[in-house]
Amino acid sequence: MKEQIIHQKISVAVDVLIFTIEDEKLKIVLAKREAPPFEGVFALPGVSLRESETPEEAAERSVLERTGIRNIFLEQLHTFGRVDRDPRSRTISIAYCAVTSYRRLKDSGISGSAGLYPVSGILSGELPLAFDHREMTAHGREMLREKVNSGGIAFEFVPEEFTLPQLQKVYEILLGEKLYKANFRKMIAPMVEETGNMLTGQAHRPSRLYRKKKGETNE
Amino acid sequence: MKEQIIHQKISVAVDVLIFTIEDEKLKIVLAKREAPPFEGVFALPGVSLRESETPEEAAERSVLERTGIRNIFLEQLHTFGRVDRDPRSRTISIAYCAVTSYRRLKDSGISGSAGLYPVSGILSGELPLAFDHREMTAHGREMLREKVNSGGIAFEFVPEEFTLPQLQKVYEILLGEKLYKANFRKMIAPMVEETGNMLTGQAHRPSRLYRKKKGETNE
DNA sequence: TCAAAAGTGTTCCGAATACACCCATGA
DNA sequence: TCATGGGTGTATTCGGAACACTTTTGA
Repeated sequence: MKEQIIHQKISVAVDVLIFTIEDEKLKIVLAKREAPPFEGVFALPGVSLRESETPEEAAERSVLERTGIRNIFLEQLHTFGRVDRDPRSRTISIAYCAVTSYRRLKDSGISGSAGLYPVSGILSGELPLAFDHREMTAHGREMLREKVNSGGIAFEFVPEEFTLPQLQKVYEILLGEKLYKANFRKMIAPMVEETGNMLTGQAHRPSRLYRKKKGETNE
Repeated sequence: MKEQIIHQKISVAVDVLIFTIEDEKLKIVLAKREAPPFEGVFALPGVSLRESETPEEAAERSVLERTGIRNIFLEQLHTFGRVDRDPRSRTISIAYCAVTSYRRLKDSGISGSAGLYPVSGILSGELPLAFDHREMTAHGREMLREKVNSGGIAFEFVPEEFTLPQLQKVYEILLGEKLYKANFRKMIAPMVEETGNMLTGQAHRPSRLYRKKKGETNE
């Protein structure tokens, strides 16, 4: 009852939104395109899906190429398939969200042409992107917001050891609102444990360092 | 810096989980495969993505073919891309969730070979499915559970006009737990409005009929 | 000694939980 | 008239919102 498996002329791409927080702003990794279409326009890191790899592996490869980072937090976002999204040929793109701490991104070193750009500028249209990458960014932004509370995605933005004020900042940036210190701490308490270390060198009382308590899902 | 756009030998399929509730059980539409691979095994309704259509349009087409239903509630679930998921050739599948009331499904008439089967039997392994369709079903089931509370997916399971006890049953089936009548009604009240009609003919007090109040997102 | 930010205890309020009861129908 | 499930008011509990306060450092 089904059509024959005639070979489709559809290409499959994998694009990755690599989120991080720098300078108290949510940013993503972009690279300027060096060839048409959209030559000179910023675009998300992406690769063409190989026959021998899964979409997730392709996403890892894309992250590795651009940032040198392995074992990054990665989650499938959505598959985008507008017919005219790529002017060259019919191409669908499986988009992934990745998250890393700014420290790790800086240590690995972003490869040459790539850089970090604020998400707000992309969504406002101030910084135009190639293809439907702005739409992808909007979806990714939304996914982060949803996952802050359920599932501790916030931990992916901070290093192994972090202070509670740092973590609270992450929540505030992702949610877009100021939180009450005392309440935030009560909420986060069951998910973290002290490392015993302190973060000194600030012009005020030092803060304790924590790590993510593993084993339990939240709540 | 990027590889040429050599043509990939990757096929793109679109599979749909058509959920409904019959006989107080969550069920989905399956059809027995009539050709290898997995000949004689049940599988989700699916189509091959055409060059000229979006994945969503393909999903709509798939639903229409199998059930005759148009304008069904449809949401992209996940893209599955295990390298060996299809023994014939490298194929990725964009999976969609659809939901409809049993009444509508019955009225449209499921086409010949297709039928309704309980999700529980699939997840338990009692009813084996072709390809990775069991994994898809598990994902879809999870998505429903998540969307019951945020975003009123429950309304998609009932007809235009429904009683609150009916709607409560949907919640209970999706969540897998019994709810308190009075509390459920308080929770649901801002989302519904009375139609003025009553459902009679039951061996007890008739229940009022409601419709989904539109305009507002939940909460 | 003072500014600045870390860190904590306590009150307040509203929403979810739980319970108790009344109502309308068919048989 | 009674069993059955529809429908509603009220007490209780729990968690988040909000506030007030103490602590510890560098300058």
